[in-house]
Amino acid sequence: MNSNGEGAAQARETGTLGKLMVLLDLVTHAHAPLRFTDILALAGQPRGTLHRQLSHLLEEGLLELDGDGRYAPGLRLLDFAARSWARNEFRLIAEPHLSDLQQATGETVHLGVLRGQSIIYLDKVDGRQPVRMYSQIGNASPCYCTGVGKAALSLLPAESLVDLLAGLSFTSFTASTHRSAETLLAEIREIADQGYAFDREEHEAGICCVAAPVWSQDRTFIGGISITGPAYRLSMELLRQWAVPVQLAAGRIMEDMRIRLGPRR
Amino acid sequence: MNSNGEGAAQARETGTLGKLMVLLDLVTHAHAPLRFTDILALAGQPRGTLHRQLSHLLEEGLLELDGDGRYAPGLRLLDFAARSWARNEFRLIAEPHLSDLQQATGETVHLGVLRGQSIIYLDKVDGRQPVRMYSQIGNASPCYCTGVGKAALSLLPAESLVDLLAGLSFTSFTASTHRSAETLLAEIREIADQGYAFDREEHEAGICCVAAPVWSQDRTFIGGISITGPAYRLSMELLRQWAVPVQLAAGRIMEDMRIRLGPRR
DNA sequence: AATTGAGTTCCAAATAATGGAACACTGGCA
DNA sequence: TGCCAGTGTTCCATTATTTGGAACTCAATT
Repeated sequence: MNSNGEGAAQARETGTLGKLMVLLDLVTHAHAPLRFTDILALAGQPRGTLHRQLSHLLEEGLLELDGDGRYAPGLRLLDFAARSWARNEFRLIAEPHLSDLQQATGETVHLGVLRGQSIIYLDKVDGRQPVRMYSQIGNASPCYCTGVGKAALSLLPAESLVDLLAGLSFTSFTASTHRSAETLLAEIREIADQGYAFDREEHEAGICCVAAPVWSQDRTFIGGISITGPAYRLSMELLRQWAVPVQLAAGRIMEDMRIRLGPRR
Repeated sequence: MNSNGEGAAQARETGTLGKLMVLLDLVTHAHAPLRFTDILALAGQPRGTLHRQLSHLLEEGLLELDGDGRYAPGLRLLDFAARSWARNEFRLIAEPHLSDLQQATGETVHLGVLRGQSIIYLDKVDGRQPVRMYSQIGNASPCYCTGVGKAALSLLPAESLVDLLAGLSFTSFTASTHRSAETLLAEIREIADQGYAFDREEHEAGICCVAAPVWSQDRTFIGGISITGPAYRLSMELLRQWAVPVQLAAGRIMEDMRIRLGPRR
């Protein structure tokens, strides 16, 4: 669902809303605030139309105009997100288990869910240093080069998996990033067997992790948890050792969800 | 020039988008996921219309359907917010100064900006305990009962202030919450003179703070920073002492903005 | 089998969005 | 100064989307 590789068929059936969301995507994905003309070029729409659309987004607080008349993401988005996050049941249930895992290992622990082709990080419990909050939470990362992503993919039924893989476009973030659906699929099969996944510096050089899949009974959530850290500290041997506690924590989260959400949703 | 500024109710001129945002507001403000019928009652719209609107929001990922067919805030909101937050210039500039202030006092430090009648918290640097992230960030609080809020109001030109106060409705969160525009206005005048504001358990019992106003040259941002903590630990005497460091930190933030954003935006 | 409640689909009428063009504002630059 | 190019804003007939009432499905209850 991210702006990643959806080149061709992007015909969303959401009418006016869809067009506005494309604009929101443009502005929030930009590396700096955009001027009207920049957006005009990117969006490829008539000036008058674009102007009114942007006005509406401004008036709703979804976008803001900075001092130089450039368009930046609006703070209302923060407000929405804060509430969306605070009440998220999956996150609330997982939280204590993430903390336990962090205590046991001393490293950073993540919780993420699969949304479209991306992993969205729902929570993070950081090791030592005074957390730079939001640093990861809410971020969307590709599913094919993150531990949580590959763990999540291993939960998908064969058909959905093939469909999803077919739509992927592989960006080579590091030397070890997967470059094709074939190698990825092979690894995902392995992950499905063993019940845990590694990220061997596939998304970011020097960062690796071990992850385990987590899902809700009704499959509303398909995601995972991971222990992440610098490669120099986290040897493959150590990661392999941690596969067990990560899987145990994942199991406890799912058990808690069964209790809290009722057995037969 | 749209001179219809006296909107008694919320007659937003944002067409289709405005109607959809009302729905998003309903769902994100609810304490639990809402069923279709709940929203139907709250929104007061024809069934067919509401159904299509919700479908569009679902398809865009702004809302999600939980296992029981109830509507919950969508995770796409998190994705938008994460980017909006990460690139926010005001926050980036203020960040080191917030940390400094936290180091100097050992208490929690907040950064907030005024948006409409609310303060939206942009950042937080917490004292000791491993931060519960997002806990405050993104939250919208009333301007009339928070230190940052009152500090921000003290920056407004008289006319805007009167307009804003006229539109406020006062909720008594604690015994010391302002109950009328008159007493509030008196305090704001005082704050404007002295350059700092207190919150004496006005929003939450047992929590108080001292805050100083911060603004950007072009007045795009009007906000403040605060030192917050439990009343038993933060005596009025201590808060008064901290008024100076808070004002100094605020000054440094504004100086950095001048440097970074250029002198005459 | 009949009833109720919840959610979904349909389509003519009402409404809002579209897009081309004209209009303003600004800051060079000859 | 006057001209020009680049930017952003406004207008309005045309076009497409949204609206809303009603009919329909589905499942659980009586």
